[in-house]
Amino acid sequence: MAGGTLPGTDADDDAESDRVVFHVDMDCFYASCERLRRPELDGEPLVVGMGYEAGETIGAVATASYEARAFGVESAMPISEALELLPRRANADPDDPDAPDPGEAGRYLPVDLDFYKEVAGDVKAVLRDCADVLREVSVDEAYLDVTDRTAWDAAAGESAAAGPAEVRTLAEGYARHVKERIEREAGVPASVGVAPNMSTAKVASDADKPDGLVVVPPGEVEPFLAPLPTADIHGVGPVTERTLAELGIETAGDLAAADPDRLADELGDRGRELYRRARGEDDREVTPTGLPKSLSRESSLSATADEERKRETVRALAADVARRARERGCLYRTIGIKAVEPPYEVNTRARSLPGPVDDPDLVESVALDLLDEFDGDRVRKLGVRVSKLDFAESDQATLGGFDAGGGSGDAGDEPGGRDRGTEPRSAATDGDGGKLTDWVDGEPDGADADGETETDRRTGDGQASLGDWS
DNA sequence: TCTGGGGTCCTAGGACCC
DNA sequence: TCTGGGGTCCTAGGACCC
Repeated sequence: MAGGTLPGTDADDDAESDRVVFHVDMDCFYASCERLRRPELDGEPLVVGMGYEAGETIGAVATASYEARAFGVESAMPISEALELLPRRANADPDDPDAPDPGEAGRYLPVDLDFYKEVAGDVKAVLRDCADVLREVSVDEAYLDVTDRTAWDAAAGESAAAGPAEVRTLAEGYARHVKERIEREAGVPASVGVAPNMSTAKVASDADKPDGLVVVPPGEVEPFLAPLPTADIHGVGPVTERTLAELGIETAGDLAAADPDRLADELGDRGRELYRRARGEDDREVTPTGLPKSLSRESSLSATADEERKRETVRALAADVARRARERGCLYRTIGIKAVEPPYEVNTRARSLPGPVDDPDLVESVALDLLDEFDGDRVRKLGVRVSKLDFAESDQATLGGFDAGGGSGDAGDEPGGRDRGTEPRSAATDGDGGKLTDWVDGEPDGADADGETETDRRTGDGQASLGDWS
């Protein structure tokens, strides 16, 4: 049909459109997890944030419950701002008639990713059981191909007299079943979108959050998408939204009616892709989650030009990235850093090695070497990344003859400490073996009923087994 | 909106090879 | 030796996603 410009390959079939794809999107997942273990938080405004340390203003909202959103708290908002918006029990003066009703007081909790992964494991078990193919996109989101488990046919007892839009399909019934199983077996709510392809299912799951179930049968894809703002299309961010607006394109319907060549002129291949998505054309298969392409870690600092502070941070980040790579049994061939200078200039540098390695010392020395370029510059954030990953064989071909500058032979190895020191790499001149204080400090549990400065552990150490959650 | 952390994919220019 | 073009790899940056 419509023999588009794409070499129809062999997928001209209408069978394509008979696929049934679910997009499952957990509702404010981190907050839901916290409520699972603290039922008393039910119904309260709740903010889960990361990177926040008492006294620091660095940090952002990871998830806000819907009650907190009602106060204007949004995801990615700086913690400090969110805390101001949120009435807090601790701050409420009981004698002040204007004080927030204690019943409406908000809570702030730090991210506890390990716990969320446990809950996600329960969700995943249900999904795996319900799908032919499962693709996990993140800890709280997945696509399911369920074509072989259900169909677009009307459910028994449905009469066509109700009009096509009203007829309940088998697919809808199955989606309801999946949704209820998640709630029952994992204890957290999800929204589900049902459509003949991935991009439409994604939009559908977003269309009626929280606790939503939106079904878009094959014939109704375009009319469903048409009235939505372009930003609702997966892949349209702030920049593209603005570009489109300048072209007079405000809705998915506008986008679907635009000239694809014009879009390609403005946006390159992405323009054509977005055009297709706006028309509900998406023949990507749901493929299982693959192995990661890179591993990284970064952390913010209050802008500093202090060399030792910067190097210390990079050393800690490098050690952590290398440890994670080893845990997952992967080699890497490229080592890179990121240095963000105020106000927000992102710089990346990377260096590729002759072959894949697993060599924490090398990660550190290359990272520090790359950092040298920013000598004297103030930075507000630093990151370390390994890429060109190779999971084939954890057998290492540590190449000799690769220099890189600083040795730093000892490094205050911390967890696991299995430093395979085999390499002759020169022991070094590094002077003080630094300790990695960066993410392990955190005071002994300031918690209390108020839950505010609960510096439990953050993404800490022992998380093996996050294996599959990419 | 003065931006946290962990990712993905795409593009463009340069080096290098044939 | 200044002139063609194609292919691949590498690096850096940008946009986007959750």
